[in-house]
Amino acid sequence: MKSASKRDRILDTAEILFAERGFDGVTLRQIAEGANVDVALASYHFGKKLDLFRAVFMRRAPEINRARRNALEQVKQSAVDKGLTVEPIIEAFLRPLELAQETGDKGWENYLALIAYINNSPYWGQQMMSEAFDELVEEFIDALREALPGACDSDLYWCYNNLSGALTLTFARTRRIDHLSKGLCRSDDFRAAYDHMIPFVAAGFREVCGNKGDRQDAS
Amino acid sequence: MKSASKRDRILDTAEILFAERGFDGVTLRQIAEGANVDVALASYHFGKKLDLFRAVFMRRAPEINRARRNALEQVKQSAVDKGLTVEPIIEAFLRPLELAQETGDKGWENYLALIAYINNSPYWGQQMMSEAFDELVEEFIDALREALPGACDSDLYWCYNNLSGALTLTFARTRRIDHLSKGLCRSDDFRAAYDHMIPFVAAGFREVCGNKGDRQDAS
DNA sequence: CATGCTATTCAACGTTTGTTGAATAAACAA
DNA sequence: TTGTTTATTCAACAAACGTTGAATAGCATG
Repeated sequence: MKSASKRDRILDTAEILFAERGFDGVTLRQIAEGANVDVALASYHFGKKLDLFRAVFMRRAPEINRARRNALEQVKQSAVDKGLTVEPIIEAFLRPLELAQETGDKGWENYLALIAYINNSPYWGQQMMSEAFDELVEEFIDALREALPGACDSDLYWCYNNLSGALTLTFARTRRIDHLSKGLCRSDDFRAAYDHMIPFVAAGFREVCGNKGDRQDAS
Repeated sequence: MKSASKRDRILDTAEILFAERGFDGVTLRQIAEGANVDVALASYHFGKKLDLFRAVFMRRAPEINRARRNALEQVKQSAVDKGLTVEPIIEAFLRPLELAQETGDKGWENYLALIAYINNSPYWGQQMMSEAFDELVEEFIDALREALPGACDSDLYWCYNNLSGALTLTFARTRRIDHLSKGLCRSDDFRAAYDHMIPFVAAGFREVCGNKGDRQDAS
C-alpha cells in the first residue's frame, strides 16, 4: 500500500476508516493523514466527501458480482440434469465472499464491513446497495424459485432478507460473539462462519418456502 | 410528546435521529431543535454527547429483557412435561419485539433501529450490546441447548449469530426488500417479518445443531 | 527548452461542531 | 416572605469541519 498511487491510497484508507466508523464518523483530514496525503487531494480526485464514499463503495462491487455470477453459473451447469437444489445456490452466493475475506488482503475485509454498515443503515441502505447488487440478487432468487417449486415470491424475499441479515452481521466482525461464546467462536474465523451459515440458511429456505415432504421426482 | 418533560423530549428526539443517522450523523443542535430546547440543555442533563447516546440506548433495554424473560419462562412452564422444543424458544426471543414495534409507539421502532445500527458497527458493537443484552441471551442459549441435546456450543453460538443478524436487519427497516420485491414485501410489516423469521431460524438451528433423525424419546 | 496537462500542496474561507460559565427562571423549602 | 436548589437559556469559546482558489511540482509531448 505504500507503493500505490496517492489516489489509491486515499481509497484504501477511506475504506478502512469508513468501515470502522461510518461515513460521518470519519473526517477527510483523518483519511488524508492515514494516506499520507494533503487534505485537498481527496476533493481533487473525488469531489465531495459523499462522492469519495461512493467511489469506495462501488470500487469492489463488480468483482463480487462477477465471482458470484460465475459460481451460480457453475451450479446451474452441474445441475442441468439432476435439477437445482437450495444448498448449492446459497453456497454460490456466500462462498465467494469467504474467499475474498481469506485472500489476506485486508481491503476485502474492510469493504465487506462497509457493506454491513450500509446494509443496516436506513439512511444509506436503499440506493447504493440496490444499485450495486440487486440485479444479481434477482438472479439468485430466480434460481431459488426454481429449486423450490411452489414457493410464493413473498416467502422467497423474506427468506432472502434473513439471509442478508445473517451475512452482513458476519461482515461486520463486531466480535460480540467472541465475547458471548467466551472465545469459542471468533468473528474473524470466516470459514467457521460460512460453514455454519450455509446449512442454516438453506434449511430456513426449505422450511419456509415449501418442499414439505412432497419431493417431486422426474416426471 | 409535547407534554413530556424537556429531558424526555431530548431522549425521544435523540432516539429518532440516532436511529436514522447514527451517532456521528447527528448534532446536538439538531436534537435540541427537534426537542424545542436549548442546545446546552442536553449537556446539562446528560453530560457529553456519548453519555446522551448511552442514555438513549439503555433506557428501553430493561423492558425488552423483562418481556423476553417472561416469554421464555412461560415456554419453560408449558414444556415442563413434554420437553423443550426449538421453535417456541425462538418465538419467545422474537415476538416481544414485534409486540413492541406494533404498540403504535414510534419510539420502539426507532429504538430497535438504533440497536440494528449498533449491532452491526464494530466501533460500538461489543460494549453496549453485551452489557445490555448478553446475560439474557445466555439464558436463551441455555434453553436451546436443552432443546437440542447433543449440540455443541460453538454451533449454538454461530446459529445465534445468524439469528441476531436476521433480526437486526429487520429492526433497521431499510426498505431495501420493498424495492427488491417490487412492493410485495414491506419492511414495516413486522408481522410478516417475524412470521417468516421464526420458522426460518428454528429450522436453521435444528439443521446445524443436531436432532438429525435421532430423536430421543423419554428414557 | 518550452508548453500544456495532471497531480499535489498550501493557505485560507466561512460554518458548524461539542462544550462551558455565567445569567436567568422555576420549583421548592424554610 | 426569604433562601436554596434545580432547570433552562444565553452567549461565546476554541477546535475542527468540508471545500475552494491559487500556487507549485511532475511529467509527458512538442
